[in-house]
Amino acid sequence: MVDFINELNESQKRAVLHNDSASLVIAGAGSGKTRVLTYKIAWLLQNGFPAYTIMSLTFTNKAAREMKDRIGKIVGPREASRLWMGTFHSIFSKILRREATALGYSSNFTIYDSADSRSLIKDIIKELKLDEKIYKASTVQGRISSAKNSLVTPGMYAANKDLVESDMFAKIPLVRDIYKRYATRCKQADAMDFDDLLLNTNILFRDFPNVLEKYRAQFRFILVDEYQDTNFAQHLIVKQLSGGHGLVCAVGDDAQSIYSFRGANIDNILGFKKNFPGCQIFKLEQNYRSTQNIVDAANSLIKKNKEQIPKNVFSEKEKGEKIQAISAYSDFEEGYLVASKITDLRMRHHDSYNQFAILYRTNAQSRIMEEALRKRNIPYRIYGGLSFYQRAEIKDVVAYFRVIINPNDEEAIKRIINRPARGIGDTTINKLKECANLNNVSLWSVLQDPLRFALPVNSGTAKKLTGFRELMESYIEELPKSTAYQLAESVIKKSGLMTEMYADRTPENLSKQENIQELLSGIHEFCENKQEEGSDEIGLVHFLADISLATDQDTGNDEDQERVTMMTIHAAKGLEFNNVFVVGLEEDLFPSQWAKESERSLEEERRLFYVAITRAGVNCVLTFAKSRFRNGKTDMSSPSRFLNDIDSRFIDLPSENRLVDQVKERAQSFNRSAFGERATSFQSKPATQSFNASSKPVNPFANTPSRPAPTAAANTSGGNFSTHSVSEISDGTSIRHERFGNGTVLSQEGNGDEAKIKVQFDHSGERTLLLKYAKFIIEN
DNA sequence: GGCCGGGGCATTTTT
DNA sequence: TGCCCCGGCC
Repeated sequence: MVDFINELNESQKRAVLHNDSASLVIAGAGSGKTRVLTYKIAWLLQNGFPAYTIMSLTFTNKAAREMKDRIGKIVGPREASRLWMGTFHSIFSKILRREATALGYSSNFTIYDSADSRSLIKDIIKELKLDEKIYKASTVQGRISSAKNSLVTPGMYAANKDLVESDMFAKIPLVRDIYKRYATRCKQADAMDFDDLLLNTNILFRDFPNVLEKYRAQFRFILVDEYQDTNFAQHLIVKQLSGGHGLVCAVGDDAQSIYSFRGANIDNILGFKKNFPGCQIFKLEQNYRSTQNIVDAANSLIKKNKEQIPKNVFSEKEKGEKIQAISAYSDFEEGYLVASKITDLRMRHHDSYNQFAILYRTNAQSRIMEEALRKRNIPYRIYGGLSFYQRAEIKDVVAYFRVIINPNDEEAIKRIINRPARGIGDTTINKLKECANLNNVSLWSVLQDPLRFALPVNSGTAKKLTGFRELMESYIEELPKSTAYQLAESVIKKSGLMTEMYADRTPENLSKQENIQELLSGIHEFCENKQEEGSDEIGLVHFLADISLATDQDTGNDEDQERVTMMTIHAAKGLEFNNVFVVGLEEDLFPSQWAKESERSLEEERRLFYVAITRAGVNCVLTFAKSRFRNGKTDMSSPSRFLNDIDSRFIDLPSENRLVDQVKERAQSFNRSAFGERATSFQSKPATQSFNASSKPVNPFANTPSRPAPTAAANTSGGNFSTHSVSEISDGTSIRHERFGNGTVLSQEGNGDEAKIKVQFDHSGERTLLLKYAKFIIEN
């Protein structure tokens, strides 16, 4: 057993070892929170809590995966894989699939993503003949979402005076009707949206005490990370589930609560003690990440907020440099200054580009930074924007998958019924929808028997609809017989999507082909992984369940290339860099113009700034521009009030004099038009592959390093990865696996088709492979 | 039924 | 400015 306990400081140790009542661990920025969580789980595992009795809830899938890996290193990956670790949504979707029938869903229910729900809401607004300018789908979606997050069902919504009044006031009194209809339609489609996963879990636990009892008995210890960003629905789930024993460990930092705009409630952490009797509070206050100056600066900033849990975050690292605030004449110059500063700091400290981050409040700010870095040949990677699964061509294919698994999935049918074009246009689709609504059945039911539901279409259209139905039915028939990969291939080929994509070689089509190839190779990998692990869950159902919630922030592990990171501050939560640039510190941008309505939202902006600063280990640079091009016009802006919130002992603000000098000095050479021209000519050049993060396909699947598509691999890698028999291998044999890299065989078990080997990989941990499928090279 | 162009509109986002 | 959506036209 690893003596990991002694790697902890005193307060970390206390937090890890307290396990006989609820606890709240207030973890200051950079205080080793993940280490505490990891070791606590390892400790529990080694002290009488079997893995399947521990539930550990994280904020993102990526966080769950990383923590599982770390725990696997201590207790072994097999043990770690039995933990119930994941996001609220993924863990409870698993439970809901098991218990679906109790709630009137099937276990293969679809999960609607936010685009699906918005599109459905839009449909409903149209159906109700409401003015779409007044009833904006996104606004209505937001209201419904926050209702669900507060566990308000449609019935409760209509009966709630405050909500109804607030809707009246906002001149959208019929939200309650939309909500009601939305819920009915989701149910009919056998679909849950993201919020439903939490709402329905609560309903399940409320209405089926025996089910609640079952899970209470199973989960004897519950850990929740990032508690400051949980909403009411999540909080109540934790409370319900831990009702029997109260062994909950919540970890978080109220100073880093930045997601209230999507329902997170900071009161969950502020009032935690009240909700969990006997709760012990632990504070992790030593920051191991940043210099004293950065920690002090951040502390002085957050002190301006009223509501918070008192704590004293400190650093014992070197004193460090002051935070530097830089004034720029324009947003263009801001970019230039940041780029110069990066070059400059890199020369002085020999830091890798990976140790640099540019953080901004809004994604729109990334473009100008991008241009500036490109001019200086500084490699970068932009996070955010369209994720792999949001690309149209991927959504199309996935929509086919969804219909195959759940033909009642209305949103998916709407998406693919005429893609590729089969002559089924809006008119027909509207007739279909009307007919389905009239009869209270799904679109698919109407498609199956148009005559019975008296669908008013002519024979030509009827024929086209039948064609579509038969296509889908043929896939449904294939479903039980095929692996996800086989079926996916068949979908892409037989549906005509492929033909359409290869019709001509426009750049758009080429990129689509690339993405589809990437999807296919991801599915292939999914199947191979499962097979090698000896699992037979390789059907499309399993693949779809796997990806429905993996919307992916985890863009592959290609850390191989050094790049500057560019992302929003929200996306930077939990990360750290030696050098951090926070750009656009201007009134109405940061703090955002929307945040000024209430003290509460202004405090959240301040916490956001706190998160930004505390990402920095050594150097923190803040920039602001006097003029900025925004929403199609140039606006003058004044420096952010937040700059004055930092104690002047810890920050170098540009003096007015220097500011004037700067303006004079650079005004001619860096005025907008000069930059504008050069920027244009630059853009017309094709983007260099290595600098263009977004054009490089990344494998969004699985936890394994990405690799070329299977077809390509066969051609380029020489094809010498192959399967091997038991006789070729003994303990200690060195192998090189197609995906996991180099490793050593630890042991063997089983015979024939069941023969497996356990391998310790240098970079991929310990894995069990099924010899029948595993492809590798024997090295000695 | 599909394509093009003009008008309106611009946070943060993971699930 | 750039994207999205709708309406008009082919």
